Amino acid sequence: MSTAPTARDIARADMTERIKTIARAHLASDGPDLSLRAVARELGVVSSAVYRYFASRDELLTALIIDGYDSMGEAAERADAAVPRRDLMGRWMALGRAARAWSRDRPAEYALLYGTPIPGYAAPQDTVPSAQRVLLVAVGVVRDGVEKGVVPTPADRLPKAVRADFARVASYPGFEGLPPTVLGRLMSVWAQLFGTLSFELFGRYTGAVLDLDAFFEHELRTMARHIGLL
Amino acid sequence: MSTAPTARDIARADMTERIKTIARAHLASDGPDLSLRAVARELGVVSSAVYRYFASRDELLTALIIDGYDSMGEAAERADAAVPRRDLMGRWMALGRAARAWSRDRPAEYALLYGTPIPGYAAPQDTVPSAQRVLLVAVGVVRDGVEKGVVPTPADRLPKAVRADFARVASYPGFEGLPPTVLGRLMSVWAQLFGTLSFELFGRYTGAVLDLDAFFEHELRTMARHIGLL
DNA sequence: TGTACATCAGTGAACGCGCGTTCACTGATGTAC
DNA sequence: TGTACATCAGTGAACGCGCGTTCACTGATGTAC
Repeated sequence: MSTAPTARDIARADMTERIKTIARAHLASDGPDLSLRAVARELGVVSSAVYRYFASRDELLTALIIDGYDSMGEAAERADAAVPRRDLMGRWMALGRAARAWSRDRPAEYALLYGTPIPGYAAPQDTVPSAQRVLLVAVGVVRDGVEKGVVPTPADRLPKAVRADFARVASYPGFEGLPPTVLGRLMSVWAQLFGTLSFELFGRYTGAVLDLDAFFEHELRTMARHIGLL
Repeated sequence: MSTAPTARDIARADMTERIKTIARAHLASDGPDLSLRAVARELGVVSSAVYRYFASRDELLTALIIDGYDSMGEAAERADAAVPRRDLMGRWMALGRAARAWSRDRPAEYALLYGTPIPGYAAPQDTVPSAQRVLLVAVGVVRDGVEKGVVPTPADRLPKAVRADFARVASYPGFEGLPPTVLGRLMSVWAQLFGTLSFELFGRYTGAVLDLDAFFEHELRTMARHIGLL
């Protein structure tokens, strides 16, 4: 079964990539209402040809979404891996900066992942693992901190229902061993991180924050302090 | 000039409202790509008739956006006003809850205001005052706290550029007198608030947080603690 | 190694829709004398 | 109070576009014997 790829296989993989690349460019210029016909036009191919590669517009969107999550996740993973394991604060800052850099480089893809959901489109289950990758990098940093005794387990008073939710999440693969209060703080900070990114990318800081780089660094430190990394 | 409104004036105001109401319903069911023709159809009127009331689709969108900001702002103002002035924590919680309730009642409008910007549409300057209303409610609470000596001015170390930005914002009308470090904390918390709302409304907590009400209350308290209201 | 058949990529036409905006028009409402 | 004229709401047709998806087809590539 695993024979060498034929010329057709190679051409197919190549074409699939080209479709996605052009589609990404169209997301950037025309917004989230991706047009298959426009993609085909730019590919120099008749619109029905695209159906050899994606069964529908939604399937193409799903591929773009999964790619997007994986790409951001990988960027964060690489940033984290480049810092010595024990430098937890350095790892947190690196992953935050990576997430921001990735998003600023591809605002349209960021919007696809973290902005308004596309009406009538429901992301299938297979996007979930990719979507979790960035978060799992942060979980890794925090968990290392807890294990090494650097990150304290705060005595936050959690309402029963909230504690139960946190405890359940802390039993999911990749989250094991995170104390509920620590996980809770990470979740707060996570909303803050993407809230800040959305505010920046969607233009909510225009006129208020001029030095966005410095501001984001400051926000990242604030978040680190809240999780106990600083 | 300010004579009694004629029958025509009344009909015009009524029709304008009806257009906006139907448009809001369409935002909810079909997403942010509002169709003038669909609105006209539902109004039982030929599509060109809408142009008597709005010069273009963008102008209608702008009206919806301004209305949305005003509506959310007013909800927050009223919630705040219903709590005794000196109960700062109560006021904060009330405004947070009001923002969430408003958003959950009209997720499509929330997305219009805080989600992915519409491609090709640039919000004109006259949306700004309305957009600021919710935030100004929070600023009011925090400033009262500072004036009464209840909210401490933290000694956060701010990078020069960041401090300069905060100081400038603190000179804008409505923000006067907020110490830069306090404003900075409010801005952090603000991103967290809308990050949380977006996560909830855009479905990012599904499978993780079951009791969203309890979770949000907990988040609001976390934020209050960070601003020094608790 | 050569041939016959199956697989697959891409074509081109069509189906059945949708859209925003303009324009000349009719008929009703409002205003000035 | 009554009439003449101006304003405005809504019509209907048209312009010039766009879209996703299906289907029968040609011609090239791959596979089994």
